[in-house]
Amino acid sequence: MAQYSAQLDGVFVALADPTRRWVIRRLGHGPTSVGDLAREFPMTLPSFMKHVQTLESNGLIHTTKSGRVRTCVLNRERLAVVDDWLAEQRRIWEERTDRLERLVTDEQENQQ
Amino acid sequence: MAQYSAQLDGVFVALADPTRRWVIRRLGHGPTSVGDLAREFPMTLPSFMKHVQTLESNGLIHTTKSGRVRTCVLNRERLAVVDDWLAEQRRIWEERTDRLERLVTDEQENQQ
DNA sequence: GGAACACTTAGCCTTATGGCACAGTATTCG
DNA sequence: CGAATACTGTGCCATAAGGCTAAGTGTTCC
Repeated sequence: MAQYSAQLDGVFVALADPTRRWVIRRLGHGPTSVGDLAREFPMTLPSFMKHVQTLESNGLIHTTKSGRVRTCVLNRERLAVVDDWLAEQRRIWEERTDRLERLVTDEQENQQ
Repeated sequence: MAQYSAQLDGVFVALADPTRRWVIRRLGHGPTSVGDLAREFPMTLPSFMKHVQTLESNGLIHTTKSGRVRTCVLNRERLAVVDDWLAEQRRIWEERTDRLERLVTDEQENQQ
């Protein structure tokens, strides 16, 4: 659970920044070099690189360097942890809803 | 888009903290008072209140005060923005996959 | 009324975050 | 070889985040 939570934490922290979400969106269209990505954002390259590093260290993207160009690729699978978390939430809600429904049913039976 | 992004930003920022995610999970089981929630976390009440406020200001929970007790309720609908964002990502990926498939198909046709 | 309770407000502190400029390294091109 | 390119590394800065203590405020209970 602690480990799971740590993974989740990194992914959510990575997604908390609009620049980084935009990079993920952008990479959804296909692999792109750091330079090409950076040109779309109003910030310097070193600043942008920090975001790239955050995304990579949290497993949301993968990068490779060929010559002097570093190319970023989206790691789609990683976003599954968000899906899983949402699914778990829903499971909890539904359990509760079921309990409440049973409660109502039991009360009705008691009234008969 | 800017407005949408701002909403999204708040929700992801709120979810980036493990304490806050835990509160959401906890509230999935039903409404709970601030005090009852706080007792489950290794931090002081004022510190914990900040998290409650963050969650409320970003629309993830709703609170009401009755007497001296403030009760927190989960706002399930709010998490839909995360769902929507994930769905949009998938849409982008699928568009790309479709394009790649067409490309392969066209090449095969050209070879004939 | 007074004590206990459940927050709430205020102010402080430390660390993390996100930005910058500037200098350096490694490739590529003419 | 030398210039341009594409990062990369370093160090600095301002603000925000997340924690604390201490001192309120308003309710409830005896």
